[in-house]
Amino acid sequence: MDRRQAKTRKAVMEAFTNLLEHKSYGNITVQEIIDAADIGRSTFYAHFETKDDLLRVLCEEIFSHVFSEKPHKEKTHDFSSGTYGMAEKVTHMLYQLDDSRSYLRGILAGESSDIFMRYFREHLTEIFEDALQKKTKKIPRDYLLNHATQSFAETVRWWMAHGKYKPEELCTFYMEAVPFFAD
Amino acid sequence: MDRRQAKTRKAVMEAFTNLLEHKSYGNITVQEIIDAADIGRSTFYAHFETKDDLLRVLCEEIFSHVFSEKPHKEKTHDFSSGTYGMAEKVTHMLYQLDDSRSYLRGILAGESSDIFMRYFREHLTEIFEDALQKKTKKIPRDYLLNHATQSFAETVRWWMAHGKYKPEELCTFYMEAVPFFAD
DNA sequence: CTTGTATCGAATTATAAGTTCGATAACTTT
DNA sequence: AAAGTTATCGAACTTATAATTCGATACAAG
Repeated sequence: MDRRQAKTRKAVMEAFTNLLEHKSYGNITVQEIIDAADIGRSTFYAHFETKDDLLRVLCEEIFSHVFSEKPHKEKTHDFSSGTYGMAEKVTHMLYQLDDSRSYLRGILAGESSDIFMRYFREHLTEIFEDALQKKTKKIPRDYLLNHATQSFAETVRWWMAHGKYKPEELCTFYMEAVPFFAD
Repeated sequence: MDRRQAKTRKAVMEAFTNLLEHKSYGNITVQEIIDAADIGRSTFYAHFETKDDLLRVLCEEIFSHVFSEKPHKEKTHDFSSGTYGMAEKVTHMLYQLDDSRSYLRGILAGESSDIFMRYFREHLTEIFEDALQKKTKKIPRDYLLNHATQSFAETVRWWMAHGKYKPEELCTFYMEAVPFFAD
């Protein structure tokens, strides 16, 4: 890839995530991103179709870490054993999300958290489909899957807005609140 | 109240809810509301500070029904006994929400459902605070309250978007999924 | 060196929100 | 019924921001 393109792209992403640390997505204008990245207006639009497109790209970047299989260096867990239960998977995702904490707060604050949450849940649905109990007594599987993914996404939002807990703690909260996973 | 004001207000609310049956809140312009209500532009702004203010007013109207104490005429339950458990309260709310189904779909579809959901959860929090179990083993009460309200709001959103279930059925799903209420 | 591609940025277009104000019509009070 | 008050109308205006255009310039790669 052209060095210039890479440079521009990096500048935009850095400017964007920096801005997200101080204000919410909806209150950031394209002009601010352009100024912070120190690039020309048309250059921005040569890289990203719209402002929402930029957010989508950032989300995908975050997700590529969050849903990556390669183990993150957790302090208290050893995941090199090979078989992951749901608790381990959840903890892994939470560790990855913690790394993006500084700008996730800005994405999840206020109105436009919906954009992130929608993408997030799309990805989560794939993962959670297999993990849910096969037999659900009185509840449609459809409803339960929606409930489990939505609750996890909301757990993350709550975590980002509130005092700091460790990923392992959050995992416990979530697994207690949504006890519908197969062993 | 001045007949003219009442007329205008009614026209706006009807135009707005009608539009919400066909498209989502974010895609409705003030101009469309004005045209549909057949009123002057400045008249709209004499009644509502902003477009979001109009949505807020509509939400408050819906909530005043949903959270009303007066029993709705449910088909299968007799609520005249006096003591309501959580299941009864939940079913009652679901019946009231069902009445607003036609335009709730438009409010809850797409991006800006957040505005409704935020108001909704504020009201729900008050109600759910008392109903939750006093002792929660491993989970902060704060997290659990957030989980319970969010899950209820999300249950309603899911309901509005999916095939029709009866309020009693939805209540069962919710109580199964979030079993943290005191008896 | 030459050719293609990226960048710059000022000017422009598009869209929608919200404001202003004078004229007119509908209510209210005396 | 006349006088006074308030609501409505609506066109024109302001403001805000997103997104497009395009010619000039700078950089990269064969």
